[in-house]
Parts: sequence; structure tokens; C-alpha cells
Amino acid sequence: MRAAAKAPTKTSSASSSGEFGRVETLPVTGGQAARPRRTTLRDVADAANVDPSAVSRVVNNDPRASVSEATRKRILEAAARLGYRANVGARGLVTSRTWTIGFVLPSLSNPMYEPIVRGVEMEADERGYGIVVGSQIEGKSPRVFANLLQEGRVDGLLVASGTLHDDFIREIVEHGPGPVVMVNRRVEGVKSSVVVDDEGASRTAVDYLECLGHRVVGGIFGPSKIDTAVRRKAGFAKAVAAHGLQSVEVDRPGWRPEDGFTGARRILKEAPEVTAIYASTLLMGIGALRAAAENRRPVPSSLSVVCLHDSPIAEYLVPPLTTVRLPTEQLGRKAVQLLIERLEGGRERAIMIDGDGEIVERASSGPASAWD
Amino acid sequence: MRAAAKAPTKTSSASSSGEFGRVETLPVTGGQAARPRRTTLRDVADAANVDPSAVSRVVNNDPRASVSEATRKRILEAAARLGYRANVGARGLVTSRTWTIGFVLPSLSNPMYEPIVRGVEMEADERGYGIVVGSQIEGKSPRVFANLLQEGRVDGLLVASGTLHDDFIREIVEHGPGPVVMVNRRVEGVKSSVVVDDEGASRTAVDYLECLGHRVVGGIFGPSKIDTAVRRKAGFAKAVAAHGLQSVEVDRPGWRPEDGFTGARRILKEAPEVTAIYASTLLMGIGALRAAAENRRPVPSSLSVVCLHDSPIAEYLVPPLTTVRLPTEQLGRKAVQLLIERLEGGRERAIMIDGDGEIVERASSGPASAWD
DNA sequence: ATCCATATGTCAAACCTTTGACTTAAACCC
DNA sequence: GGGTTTAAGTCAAAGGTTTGACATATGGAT
Repeated sequence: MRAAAKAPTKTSSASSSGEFGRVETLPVTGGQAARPRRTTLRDVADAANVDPSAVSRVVNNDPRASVSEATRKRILEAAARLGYRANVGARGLVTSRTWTIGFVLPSLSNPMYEPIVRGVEMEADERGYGIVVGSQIEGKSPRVFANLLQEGRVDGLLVASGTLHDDFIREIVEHGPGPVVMVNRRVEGVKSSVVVDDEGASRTAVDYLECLGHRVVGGIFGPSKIDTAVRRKAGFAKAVAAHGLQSVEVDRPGWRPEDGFTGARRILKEAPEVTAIYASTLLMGIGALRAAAENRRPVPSSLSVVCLHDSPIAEYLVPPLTTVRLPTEQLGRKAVQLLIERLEGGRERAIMIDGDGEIVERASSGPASAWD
Repeated sequence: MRAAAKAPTKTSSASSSGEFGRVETLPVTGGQAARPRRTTLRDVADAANVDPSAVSRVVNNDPRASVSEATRKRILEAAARLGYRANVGARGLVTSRTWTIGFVLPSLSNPMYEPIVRGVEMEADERGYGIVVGSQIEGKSPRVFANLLQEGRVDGLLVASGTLHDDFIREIVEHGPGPVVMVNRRVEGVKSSVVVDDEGASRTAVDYLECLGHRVVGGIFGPSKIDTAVRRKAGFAKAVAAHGLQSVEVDRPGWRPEDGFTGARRILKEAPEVTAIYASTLLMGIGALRAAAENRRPVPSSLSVVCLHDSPIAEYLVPPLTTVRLPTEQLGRKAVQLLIERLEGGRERAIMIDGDGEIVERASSGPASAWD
């Protein structure tokens, strides 16, 4: 039951620690050279010759502060000169707010997360919050993220991970000490979420292909256990039906180039009559391009390829890849807004960002060629 | 009863607040539904019928704990049952350690950072540390990272950002209240750093090209203000000279596909006799591949392309890209180790991870063709 | 019986900040 | 000029944890 620290620690005597927050007992005082001590409220108060409480009220712009204009100046000046910044731990202790948000995402390798993270960081920053990013790497149990909440490291959690029926996430949502907002995917039973219109985006892609005259199209989707994949696939299927097209769809266990490659390969083998393939991520699109090359299907003359989510990389692939751009930065921003709203007592709600995406047309797509 | 008449005034907060840590005064009590309170030390103590200090000593495995085996069992059991985790803020207050590390990186879009981040996260996790990732997005001043330290959010900083002569970073290193370790690049005057052997990696690439019979090679490098770019270029130049090859080198203002594209285009225009191009990042390699296609230089028959840093994406490009793999995950791990070492009083030092990289040969490189 | 170790815990201060309540002195009102 | 209001601050408690210094009871030796 007690998980010993696996590292070759010197003080391996400490076997059962770590379970409650600390891993090993370290020598607390190092031989550190005199390092400038952190400036505290008291330092500023002394410098300005006032009580710490006055300083606190002034720097926090508390309306209950009653100080003369002169004193206020003096305090602000001292704070600036000493580079004072409130210690978030101490503040959190009294306000029960750490002003920090945790952001859990499945991996950093998917370029789609870049704008989401940017949106999250910017919005959080503007609202005075810091963020802790945790990518859910293997060997790191999901417990780690519940711990963020339980250790009081963060006030709430943004989760871009998890499957449709994810008991663990539901457990955190129900019994964890802070609000959780799902971003980009939903989990059954979790009411707070913000997503983009993946279904609409798929429709946009199919509409576009239909316009170009494609009548038989392939679609590559992610794991059917994941909400996002389901919605993308549903949008694809509906659009295909609406236009009376023929289609072949494959599900893959991931969203990586590898999955796009094997997915496209299967489509091209089983239904060589397709003239276009829709990949549900950029990474998959890259894999699909490679499968096309390997199957001697020149792009776009013999096969068009389009994918979801634009990225600077798309522009420089061979050939450049046509994508559907979605407001992912906005997704990140909105997620932070909803989480803060919940922290302030707002109720749970599911948000879908408006917009079904816009085609960024590049050389990987073109008119359907006659096939027979 | 308290009227809780917290000023609902939106207060023209924007002006002078926020500078010392908080952005606006928010209503503290929301209409939040009864949320399970965080379990505290006192809760556990009450449940186990002992003093909080006993609990603290037991869960932290403090050798000064003097409790009977029975009591220890009781405490551990209660702690587990209640899901106790020490509040890091309160702990940090007394120990002056937050058990959190800040990691500042220039962007998340470069796939090279993925393994570094993974290494950092894993090592930190194993050592009982959490990490705060901050990508240095535009509009977010570098001050933000100094603040991490000054607000007591983190114990130390890992910095993968910054130019060779970076006054701001030097300033943090000298006057900030915690240690800073540079990762993957160095900054003049900052003694703690860990890097890979970029010079050796460039040499490995050139050696490989020379083996294939290439006599005229191009090299694309990053901004000459950045240490990493300088070392890569130096390694390239030395290897070229050692083999008596001819070369043409270009510097670019970034490491993106765009930079690789424009760089390669220029090389192919000014020195069409090159038979191979070395790009100093994967993203640049992607751009170079595109430039080759646009200049009707089939890869690899007319032009070989190789780049630094392997990634799963490389395998699926058209054609698959030959890379030099470097121990980047190890880089991340080592950086954390050094930072913790410094936190414990160790002295500053510069580390270079062993290994000059290994060629991952793919279809983008081949024997030099006879030219003209 | 008395005294000393030992085992087993408990006490209380400190860390830094926020915040409701309280104080002091001057200004104001009639 | 006595009483009241206001301006300008100060006081002290609280929040969760760690940690050096005490306290109490038990058992053993003398």
C-alpha cells in the first residue's frame, strides 16, 4: 500500500511518505548563498511607516482603505521600489483562493492544443490567474490531477482529457473540492463544458468537397469513446446523407499521423473509388497525405485531402493541406471564463462556441477527377 | 448576521490594482452549492483522536515522530479515509518551499519541446514537485515569470527561452528570490544550464551527408542571437571544414516551417549546386521539403534533406524526413535534477548531456547524384 | 518509596496575508 | 464648547501546516 519513492534516494528510510503530499524528507536548509529574501507586506509597511493592513488595502485597491493621498503614494512607492508581490500561499490561506487554474490536457504533441493553451493563458492572465498545465503523460496516474485540487494548488480544473464515460472525472467533479470544466470534449454526467461546433465543422468540410464535385468520400475519425470523435463523425455522416454522397468511414484508436496513415490506407484499399478524404485532425491529415503518396494517388489530381483544425504547419506540407479553421483560441478563453464564473458561484452550463469553421483552401484539394 | 455587503461595485479596478498580484476585487462568497470542504490536518487529527502535530509528523514520515504503532495505524487510516492532502500554501508558508517548479518556454508549437516537457514533468513528479508551464506568448511580458518567483508560486525556474545576452533573465537570476536553470539554451552570465550537444549533433549530420558523397551542402540556422543556433552553426561549419566540403549557410529569424522554407529557397537559388540541406529544426525541415518540391528538386534523388530533432511527425512526411535524434527527454530530466540540486544548496554548474545524436535514416536522404 | 529514563504525545509559535472591529484625533454642528 | 461625525489608521484573529520545546505516564533501577 505504501508506494516507496522509486528514485535512488539517499534517505530511502522514508518509505511511506509521498502519499500525503511530500515525497521525501529533505534537508530543509541548504548551504544556499545569501539570496534576497522575498519582500513581504511587513517590509513594505515598515518602509512606508504604516500598518501592514493599510498596505494590504492599498495594494489590493480595497474600497475600505482609508488612507490619505499622501500615505497611499508613500505605500505604492515603497511597494514598487521593493518589488512587492503578495505571497499567493498566504493569501490563499485566508481567501481560500489560490488564483491558479489547473489545465489538464492529453498531450502536447497535437498542434491543435497550441491555440487553446494560448487562449487559456491569455484569458487567465488578464483575469489575474496563473495556470498550471499538466499533460497526461503515461505512468502519471490521473490521481495527480485530483491532487492539484486537493492540495489546494488550484481553485479549479480545466480538463481537455477523458473519455465519454469517464468515472474518474465524474468522481472528481462530484466529490472534488473545486469546480471542473471540460474543454473541447464532453464527459457524460459533467455539466460544465465548452466545445466548438465539431459537427458543423465536419459539415463544412463535406459541403466543400461536394461543391468540388466529389461523390465518394472517406472519413477518418478518432476513438469512438471520445465525444469529439463522435460529434465529428455524426456531422460527417449527416452531411454525406444530406448530399446523397457515398462514404466510407474508419475509426482509429488515436489522432496521430500514424492513425491518419493507417486509416487512409484502409480506405484506399477497400474503396479505391474515393476521390476525397476528410481527416478529423491535422496530424491525421499528414498521415493521410503520406498514404496517398504511397498508393500512387497524386494529390489533389487523383485524391483530395482536407482536415480539421488549421495550423502554420499545414501551409508547408507537400502539398499544402486544406483545413477547416475553428475558433480554438476562443475556446480556451471561454473555458477560463466559464471556470471563473463557476468559482464565483455561477451555475453549471454547457457552451458551444459559435461558428462551423471556415475552409482554408490549399493545394491538397481540388475538383473531383473522373474515375472509373 | 453579517450582511456580507461586499462592495458589489465593479470599482474602476483597472487602474492601479493588479500590479501587486490581484486584478480586481471579486465577490468572495458565491452562491456555490455546498461543496465538500477540503480535508485538513485538524480533521484527520480529530478523527484519529490525536494532536495535529502528531498527524503532521506521521504523514511526513518525520523521524521525530514518537507515536505507537497503533496510533500510527489509526492516523494513516484516518488520513486515507478522509483523503487528506496537505495544503501546499500553508506548508509553503512555514517551509518556504512550494514544491513547485516553473517552466518557461518560448512556444508550444515546436514539437521538440514535447519530449523536454515530458522529461521535466516525469522527473518533477517522481521527486514530489508540481510544475507550472508558461509559454511565452506575445503580449505577456517576461515580467510574468519573475512574478512566479516573487509571488511565491514556485521555488525555482526552468527557462528555455531567452537570447544570448538577455538582461532580463540575468536580472532575475541575480536578484530573484529563487534559483534559475537555463534549459536547451544558455544565456551569458547565467551559470546554471543544461543543454544537449548541439555542436556534436550538427557534426553528426554533416558526417552522415559526407558519407553519402555530398560535397556541397546548405545549412539553415536560427537567430544568431540565440545560443543554440550559434552552437549548431559552429558544429556545422567545423565539420564542413574538416571534410573539405563546400557550404552555404543562412540564418533565419525563427525556427518555424516558414523560416526553413525561405532559407532553403534562398540556398537553392544562390547555390543550386547543393545536393543536400541541413535544417536545424524539424519544423524548418518541413519548410525545406516544401521549398525543394517547389524548385523541382526531387527528394532525395536531386536533393537530400536532414534535420535536427526527431519526432513522430517526421516519419509521416512526404517523403519521410531523416533526422538526428537527441536525448531531449533526458535534457528535461537533468534540468529538473539540477534545479532541485540548487534548491538544496548545490552550487551552479553547466551541464551538457552526453551524446552527439544518432541519425534516424528515412527517405529524404540518399547518395549524392552527379550534378550537371 | 524515590528518581531517572523512555515512550508517547501535546503546546504554541511562526509563516504572510486579509479583514472585521476598534481607536484616535481632528473637524464640524448648533 | 459639548457632542457627534469623519478621516486615517491600527489591532487582532484566522487560515493550515511545521517544528522546537514541553508534559505526562509507565517502567525500571536503586
